[in-house]
Amino acid sequence: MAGSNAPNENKKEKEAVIFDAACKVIRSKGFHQARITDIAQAAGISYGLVYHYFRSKADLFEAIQREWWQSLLNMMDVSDRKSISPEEKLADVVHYFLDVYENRPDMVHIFITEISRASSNLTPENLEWFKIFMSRTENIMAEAQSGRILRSDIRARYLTYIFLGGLETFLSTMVLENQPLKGRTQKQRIADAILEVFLNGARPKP
Amino acid sequence: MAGSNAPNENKKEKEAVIFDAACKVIRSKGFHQARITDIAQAAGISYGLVYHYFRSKADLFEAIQREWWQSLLNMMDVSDRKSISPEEKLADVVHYFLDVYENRPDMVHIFITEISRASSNLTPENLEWFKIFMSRTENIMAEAQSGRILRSDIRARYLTYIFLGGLETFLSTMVLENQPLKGRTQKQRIADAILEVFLNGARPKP
Amino acid sequence: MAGSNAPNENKKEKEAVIFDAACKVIRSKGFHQARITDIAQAAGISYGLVYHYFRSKADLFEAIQREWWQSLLNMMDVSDRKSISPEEKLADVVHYFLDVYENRPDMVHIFITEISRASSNLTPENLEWFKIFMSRTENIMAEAQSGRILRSDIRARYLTYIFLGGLETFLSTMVLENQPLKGRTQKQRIADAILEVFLNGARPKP
Amino acid sequence: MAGSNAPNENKKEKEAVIFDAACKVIRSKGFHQARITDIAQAAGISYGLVYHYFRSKADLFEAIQREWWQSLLNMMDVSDRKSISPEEKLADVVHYFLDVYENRPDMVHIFITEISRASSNLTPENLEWFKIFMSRTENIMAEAQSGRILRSDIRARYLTYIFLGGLETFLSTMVLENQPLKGRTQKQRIADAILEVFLNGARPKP
DNA sequence: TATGAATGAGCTTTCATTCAT
DNA sequence: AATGAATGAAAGCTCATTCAT
Repeated sequence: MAGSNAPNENKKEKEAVIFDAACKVIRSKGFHQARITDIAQAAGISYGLVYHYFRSKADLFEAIQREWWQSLLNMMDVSDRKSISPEEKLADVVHYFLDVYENRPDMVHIFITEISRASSNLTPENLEWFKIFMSRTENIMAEAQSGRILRSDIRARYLTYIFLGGLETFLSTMVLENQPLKGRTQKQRIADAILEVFLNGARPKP
Repeated sequence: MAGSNAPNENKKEKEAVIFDAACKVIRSKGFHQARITDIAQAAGISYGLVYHYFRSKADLFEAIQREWWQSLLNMMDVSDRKSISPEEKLADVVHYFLDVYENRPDMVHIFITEISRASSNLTPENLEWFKIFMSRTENIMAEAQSGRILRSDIRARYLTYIFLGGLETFLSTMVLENQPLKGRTQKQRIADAILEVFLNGARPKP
Repeated sequence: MAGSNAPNENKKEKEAVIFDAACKVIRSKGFHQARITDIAQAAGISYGLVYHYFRSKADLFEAIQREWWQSLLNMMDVSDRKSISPEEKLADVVHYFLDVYENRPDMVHIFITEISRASSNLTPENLEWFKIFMSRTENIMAEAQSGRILRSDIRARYLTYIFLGGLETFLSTMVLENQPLKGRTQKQRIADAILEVFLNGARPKP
Repeated sequence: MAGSNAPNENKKEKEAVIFDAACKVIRSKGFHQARITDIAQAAGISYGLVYHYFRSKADLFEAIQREWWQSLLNMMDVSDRKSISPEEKLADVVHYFLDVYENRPDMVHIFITEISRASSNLTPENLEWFKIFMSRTENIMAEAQSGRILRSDIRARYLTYIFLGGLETFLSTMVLENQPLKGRTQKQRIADAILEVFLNGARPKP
């Protein structure tokens, strides 16, 4: 066994260092304002070295986006495979976002400010991920409508907007005000508020 | 008769032309990527002239933000003075956003992508406006809680997030997918969906 | 008689207003930093009007230089025609500069900072005036050497430099420190110091 | 052996190349007219590189001024430490200027046209250097007055003006007419003329 | 005469990217 | 792997000058 210093492993590690530094800088300055110099400085390396690991600044940003979407959709795959109820699937989504916010707040910040909104960053690839995520959430809504858990006189797509909107605005405000998530209890309370209001609000009329 | 060509009026008109051109360009490229050249071209003037009407690019962007916030808060003033119920006040907010989206979609787009989210654009002045808007919406929520229209076991601030979040995500998606608002009916349906789910979802338990 | 408002007189007056305003602005910012807008503002007119009276910014500056040199050389003509002694001619030069400094300090300032030194302003025409002035002063020196008033073992040209240098540095310091000339007595004292040191220092050995 | 190509040395060398190129360009066009492009071209590098070594155009100009004043005041320190007579100290000043003119005529040119006169370039720092230089020269004059070498009925400050004025006008004319200093003899002759006329002219009456 | 809107060349500065070492 | 010197395209802003009114 080559040990933890195998060349390939080193490479991955350094790549991760640059990746994290990039997230940190992009979070505070926005993608277009983040300079390679800033990222290199944050990573503690020379700026020339960034180009050994990433083809270009755009490439680095694409890697961040890809990482975000793959991780999110992977969670939805797992959630699907557990073949749980629609309510639990929605709860999984909410908890996933809150967990990532707790562990990698930069990623959520970038998603909120640079990926989910800024249309100037909308590469065709990114838009594709976006649509997939929306349509998978819409599927959960449709499933819930079939099971009479959610009212059917509002389009599944509209319900999707309302649900993700509440979640996003919560995150957005925490992100903009730099609020840390204080422990399990607060996370649970927020998750409950979002889920309860939505499920309650969209419950079919008896 | 002074006619419609009084010099001052001309000046205001040209300023508006540049303002609108700037909105259009900022909408499609984002603020930092919008070049003065683009704006001038969109306005059909030479770029030097932009500086006749606006001190700098930042000044132009500030003017757009100021216009947005003043118009929004003005609507809330009017809504307040009508001394209507909290539900009607929330309906006013929803309809205001949908109306602006119908008439000046660029403004809503910029609000969604550049003002409400991008923290790198957060001037202290802008943050101030933001807080005022949030706190005025929170007041409506508190008022509704007092009147037993909304449940009181969720903080007024959380209710604010959930409400504005749904609205924003609707707009955001329409904005990102360039969906036009097709007439009064669709606008009403969307408004109803947002309001009903929210009011229903946050109604006090009997 | 048309009175003081004859059109031509008006034109001359306005021209003089612009001229003086230009001197004031050029004095404080230097020629290249002086903007037409500044000059127009100082003159209390619109900037477009400057171009009715002067072909261009360079033209305006040339007018100022011409005015300076013509006035100076005119004084030397008068001094020559009085057929006075070389000492008196040198005294005339010193007093002329001090008088102009008292009445039109801007002109002296511009001469010191923009005309006599800055080689980047040296138009061929300006250089011509300069040489004429130098050579006429040199003539006075030569005349004084012939009359055994000044020593002959130092070239007349060198004496010219030393003489004008002392005068210029006096003016330069007053100009840079914005010292006003306080009355006849101070003017006389300065003139005496310059003249005495020079004449004494350059007196032939007995 | 590290050799002459140690990285730090290279850096200093390149910085010096840019510095000299800047002097050359500023000399011929004046500071405000000197473009970064000109300087880069004169230095044989791309203009982007200028910003690698100097923060800005103003920074580059400040470096030139600092170099000038530090070198000049350093000479005066050395001259003081030799504890020589006031006459010799004045001679040191004159020879210093003539030496620099011989070896680095650009520096003298810039001093004459851009530093010593142009009030639009007068940064507070520059003004401070200026005052120090003036007051140290004045000290020499006062010392000479105490020792009965110079007359005391003219203020030491006035004597300073007259002395530096002669020197400056010499240099100024050589500079403006691009006269090269032709060897030791001419330098000595000029120095003698300046010193002799001044010391003679300002000698106390017997 | 008088105004100031309009133009665009020209300049400084930034920064992604390349490449020699 | 790693550095940072070097390049130059690109963008913001200024301001002399023109011209319609």
